[in-house]
Amino acid sequence: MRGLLEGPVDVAARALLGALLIRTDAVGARIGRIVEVEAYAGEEDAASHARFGPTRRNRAMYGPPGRAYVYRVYGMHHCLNVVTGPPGEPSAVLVRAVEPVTSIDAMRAARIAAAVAGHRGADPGRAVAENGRIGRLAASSLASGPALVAASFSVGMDDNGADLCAIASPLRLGVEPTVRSDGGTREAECPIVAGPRVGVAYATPPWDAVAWRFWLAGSEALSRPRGALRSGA
DNA sequence: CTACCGATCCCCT
DNA sequence: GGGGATCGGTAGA
Repeated sequence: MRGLLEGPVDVAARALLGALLIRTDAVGARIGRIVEVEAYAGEEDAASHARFGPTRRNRAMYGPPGRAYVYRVYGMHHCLNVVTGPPGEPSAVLVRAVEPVTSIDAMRAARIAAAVAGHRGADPGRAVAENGRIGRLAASSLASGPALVAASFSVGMDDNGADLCAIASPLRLGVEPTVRSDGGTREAECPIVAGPRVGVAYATPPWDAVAWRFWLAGSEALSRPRGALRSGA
């Protein structure tokens, strides 16, 4: 897996589709399948957090490939990236959506915990409300967005810089068998589709429109379109 | 179905 | 002091 992450970031992003995201902690072991990602290149990418050079926040992006780059967004959510490229080159892949595979209940519990923690003040009714709302969600919707992936897998700033390719890591990547029991391949049933990245209107051309968002066609766990464009899915 | 809005806070140019 | 690699609720067509 780490070898696949050393090359160009768009190639690494495609390689991460279908890979497993694995969390092992007290809440419960969880496994999901990555179905949607976005590639962010180096300092030349006007949409990347590295566009102004190294800062405190983006430090992990400059590290070796296979590490996690976690950041907080909008004051309340977290997003998980997989660092790619050689050390010193700040490219990364944002994990935008994951299809739950095992331990759906643990993912729900993590979602509820994140939702409650994200709100100010102790409100007893909040936990009850979130429990009911999230309990009703379809499994395919639990991690269908970058902040939802982080919440479902209990990803926080503690995971920033963690090695996602170490077998002993509590948060890591895995590879799913590509050959099914009937002899077919998963690639054959899930072609990759490319489209523009989401939420990067602040970037200057051509970086605001480059088709570096990749997803597995037909997946039910893809992120929901907000306001604008959606194609091919 | 689409569109807008508020929440919330750390980071930075 | 401005704004964001988001989400969920609400209003209206």
